[in-house]
Amino acid sequence: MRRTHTCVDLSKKDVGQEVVLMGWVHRRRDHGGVIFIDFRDRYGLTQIVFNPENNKEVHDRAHILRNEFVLGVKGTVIARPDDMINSNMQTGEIEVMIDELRIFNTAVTLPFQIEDNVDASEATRLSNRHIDLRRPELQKTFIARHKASMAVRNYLDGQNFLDIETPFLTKSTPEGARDYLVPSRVNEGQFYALPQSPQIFKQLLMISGFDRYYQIVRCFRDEDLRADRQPEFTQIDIEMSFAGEDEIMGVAEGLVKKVFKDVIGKEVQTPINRITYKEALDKYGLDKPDMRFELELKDISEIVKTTGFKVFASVVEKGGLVKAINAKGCATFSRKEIDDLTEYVGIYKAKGLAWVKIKEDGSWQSPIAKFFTPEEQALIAEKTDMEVGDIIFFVADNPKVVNESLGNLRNLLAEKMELIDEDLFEFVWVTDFPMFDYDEHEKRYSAIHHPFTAPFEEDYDKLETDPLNINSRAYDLVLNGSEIGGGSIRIHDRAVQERVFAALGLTEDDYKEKFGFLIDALESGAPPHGGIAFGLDRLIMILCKQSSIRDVIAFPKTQKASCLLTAAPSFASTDQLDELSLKVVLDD
RNA sequence: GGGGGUGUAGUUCAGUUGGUUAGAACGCCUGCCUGUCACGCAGGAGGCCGCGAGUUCGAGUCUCGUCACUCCCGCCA
Repeated sequence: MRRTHTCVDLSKKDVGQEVVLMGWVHRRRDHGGVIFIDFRDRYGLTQIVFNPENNKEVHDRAHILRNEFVLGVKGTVIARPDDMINSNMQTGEIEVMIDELRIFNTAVTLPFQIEDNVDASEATRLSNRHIDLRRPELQKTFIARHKASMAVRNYLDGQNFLDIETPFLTKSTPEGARDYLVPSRVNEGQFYALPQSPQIFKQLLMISGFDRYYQIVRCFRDEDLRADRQPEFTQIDIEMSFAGEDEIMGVAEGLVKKVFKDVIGKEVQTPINRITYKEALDKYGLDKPDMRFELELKDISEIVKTTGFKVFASVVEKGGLVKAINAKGCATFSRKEIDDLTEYVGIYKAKGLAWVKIKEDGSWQSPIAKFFTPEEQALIAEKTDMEVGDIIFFVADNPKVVNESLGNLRNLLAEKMELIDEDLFEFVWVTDFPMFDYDEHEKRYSAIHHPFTAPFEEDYDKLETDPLNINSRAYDLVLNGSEIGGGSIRIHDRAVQERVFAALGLTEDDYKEKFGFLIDALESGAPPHGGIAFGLDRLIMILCKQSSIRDVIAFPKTQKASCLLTAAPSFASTDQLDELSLKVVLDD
């Protein structure tokens, strides 16, 4: 018996043909006499029929069929009478009358039904992922993922990029995320690290003269998980020589254009708008602004720095900010709703959430109204575009707290106010990131992007004197409020690289031990180069409108980084540990 | 490391003020049924109430601890 068609192929034009289908029993309807089965494979559903008048022996055997049995069936395609056409099914005009039945395998009762509207908990689904993955809805996601990968390869191949593999067993580096370590048996007591990204290797490939490199590659970071973060994830990794920001961003734009076109048939408008990091924070509070709606933040620090309202005035005096956001027409928010929003901004360390409702007569209803002079009220009203029926929220604190709390509040309000069109895909480039920030815990500067990112040339002098005021040649691509890609122009000059390491507080011995091979390579004839990496999982997640990255990874891990299907990780045997010269010491 | 949520039948859930034998739907099993497509009808099986202590005459319900899953903060160059 050999498969002739899939469960989506057959239609009226095939009536009369003898066909062989192979797949799973999706649902059965046994009438005692005639038996109907919705027969499923990767491609779709076809109704197959066992009729005693057609073939008694096969019909008798078909009584034992149950959900998820695996069958091969041979039969004749017949047209359904007009009143029995199922218009909900792609193959609803026909059915297959079965003459020959092969039962390849039976199936026990499954822990949950194979249906699109899942009602099993995620833990149950992950423990039975092979079954979960039978759901057509999930299969669609992985088909989309495949198409996206193909689009990436086709596009980059067309642009002369070479796919070159880089090692997974590599060197642990300081800076950045916690490494996954792999013990070396041959070198007792020594460890490899799994790559957080192929960053240094792709730079070395540029130095080798490969000019244009890409890879769809797994990366590993041992950090805590989130709805959009897994310990292993996939990057579309790209690097180009002799290219500046515009060329790299151009390639990136061509790439997303191709992916969106091929996978969901959407046209992405290019060039994609660019805003600076500073502008993003000013207007939206976050460095990954959701551009599907307006709802901009307004800085009223200048207006309130001399106000009688000490909470605002003293914050500005200490170098903080007071910013406002106008939720148009939301003066109807209840006390409870405002309390909930206050609690929400508390997550981001905001100590409070001041508010003003504009009453019908245009006056302020607000616990803080009495602190402001009419002139101040007028200036604030103008700045925030206050109108009757609006509610304006204020946060006063240091810039980080103000921006993070109001930026996230902005996203929450947009959702609550239903300002988000779920069919929109709004891209934006964020550029001119600061080079460093100050790590309070470690009492040193740390790189915002990574230590190989080039500063702007005019800022070189500040490396030793004023590192916090250097901007880097880094850029992030943001889609619907999610960072889906990021890259930079790299340092290709040994001296500059050493000055950046020094600014990060690394001693010469430190950076020579950890990055000596890179520094040496930089003086061996390194071309100017730069690149970008996309988070493929996140991109697919947004493309397929999924709320969790786990839904776009075939075998994902739980929040505690365990695999419920295989029960990894697990303890190693004493023999394994001995071979690796390892000893496990557990805390109490 | 911290905060929130969830955990009862195979699955999704209900379960009153602490009170007799813990329910429903779907699924499963048996029988009947020749045009269904969420087939129908009749009957049936199925429970470590996450786990462990405690309070109580009595705990699914209250207290404490613990585990798992999940969302978030920190963390993630």
